[in-house]
Amino acid sequence: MNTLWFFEDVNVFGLLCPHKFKKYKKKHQLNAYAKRDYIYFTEDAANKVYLIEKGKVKLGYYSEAGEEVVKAILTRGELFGEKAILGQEKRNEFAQAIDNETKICPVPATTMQDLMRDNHTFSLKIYKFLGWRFKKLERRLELLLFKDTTTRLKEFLNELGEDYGYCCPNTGDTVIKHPYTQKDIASMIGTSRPTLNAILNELKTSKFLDFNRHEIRLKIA
Amino acid sequence: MNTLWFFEDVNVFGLLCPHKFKKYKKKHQLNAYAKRDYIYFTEDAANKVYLIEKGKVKLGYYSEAGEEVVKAILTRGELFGEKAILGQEKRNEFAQAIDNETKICPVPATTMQDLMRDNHTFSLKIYKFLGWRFKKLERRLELLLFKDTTTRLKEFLNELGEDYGYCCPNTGDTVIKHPYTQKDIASMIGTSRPTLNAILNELKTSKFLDFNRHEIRLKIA
DNA sequence: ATCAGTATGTAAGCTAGCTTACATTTCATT
DNA sequence: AATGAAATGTAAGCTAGCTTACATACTGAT
Repeated sequence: MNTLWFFEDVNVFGLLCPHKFKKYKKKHQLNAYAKRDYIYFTEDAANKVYLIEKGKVKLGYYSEAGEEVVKAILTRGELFGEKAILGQEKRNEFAQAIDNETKICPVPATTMQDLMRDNHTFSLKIYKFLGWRFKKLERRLELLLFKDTTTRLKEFLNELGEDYGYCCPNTGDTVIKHPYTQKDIASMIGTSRPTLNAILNELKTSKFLDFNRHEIRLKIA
Repeated sequence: MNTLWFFEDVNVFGLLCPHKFKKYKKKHQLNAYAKRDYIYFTEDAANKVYLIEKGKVKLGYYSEAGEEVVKAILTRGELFGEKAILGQEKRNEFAQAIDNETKICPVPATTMQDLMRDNHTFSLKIYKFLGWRFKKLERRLELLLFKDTTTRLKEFLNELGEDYGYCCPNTGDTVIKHPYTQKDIASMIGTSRPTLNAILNELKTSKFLDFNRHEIRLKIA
């Protein structure tokens, strides 16, 4: 099952389809970005949410030490910048296109709030979506508090498998074609790049998985 | 400044004052709890939010290893269980009274949602409140990722000072009378109890702070 | 006042994972 | 095809903070 497009039978993208919301239709637009373009940057005013129509978007920030910290990489159908709905004033992260021809649909936070007021069902679904993001964050904190790096990596890969994975018809392995570098993954699970690499190679040796630059293959147990 | 009662000029408690909301008035009630009573427990249905009218409430959960993990201890005027608004179905934490005569005002999540729909200003304030909780969680994650235990403790104490602290008129120190044990604090900043104790005593020796069971005194620089 | 339970103080020994440094491989661009 | 930049592979050495264990000090309840 692919959770990118659906969140508990909620297709957020479809929900915002301009055909369903006349009020919103007028303002509907699509912005195109090239690789490395920023959609927004830390400290920018946070007054829009964004839907990814095409391409991939990296969300992250820079630590005090100046290193890039990746929070997530999102793709088609996913929504980001949602904290603008919750009254965030300034972004505390950047959003950067990492594919050429990334197309993004911006929706003003006030529009979202209007839509939510006018449509009870819609508001409940957005609430659920926000709750889901909250839960993910809590889960991440918990993993960081109690689990060692290997466990966190496995957990991350399982989640990744749910989003990007498909079952290889020949072997039954879960094949994950993903947009992350090892540096990205290390940053997301809270470890150093060399440690991540070592663990990946240990897991390869122990036949838990196989990997190359572009895909990770979780072997069947 | 005391941020317990006010959140960016929002007195959440006052906002929900039954005099302002006729619809809500009918359902208004107060439940009393004794020390150690649970207001809710992990896996309970999440359909209410709660306002603390009197006393203190500990929020936490049990790790797989069975140890209690404290998320926060809240007092008068503070709201908890807010994830029910966001469509959470089951609690992933417990809420326990830690004072005798703790009084809690429960508000059904659906009532909150109704109030939010009917009153734009109110909804924006609740959004802001949720955004603030979100930000706190992100901040905690960031500290855990990048800062050592001493730094996390200092950060925690500064926040605590904003909530519970007052300035000692004689010395200018910030005096914090707080409800936490060292075990609680250790759990909140993600360290072990012995480590926390050692650091506290180091900070005492280095004249950064002074403490006893009931209060912590942050010395002026 | 006593006692049991809880909180705090302290130390020894161990290790996961960090940092640093460098080699090798792959990729994108000209 | 060349080349510079980025990603990946690997190893050595170090240390913050964990675990475990035990002593001491409070505190609330009877």
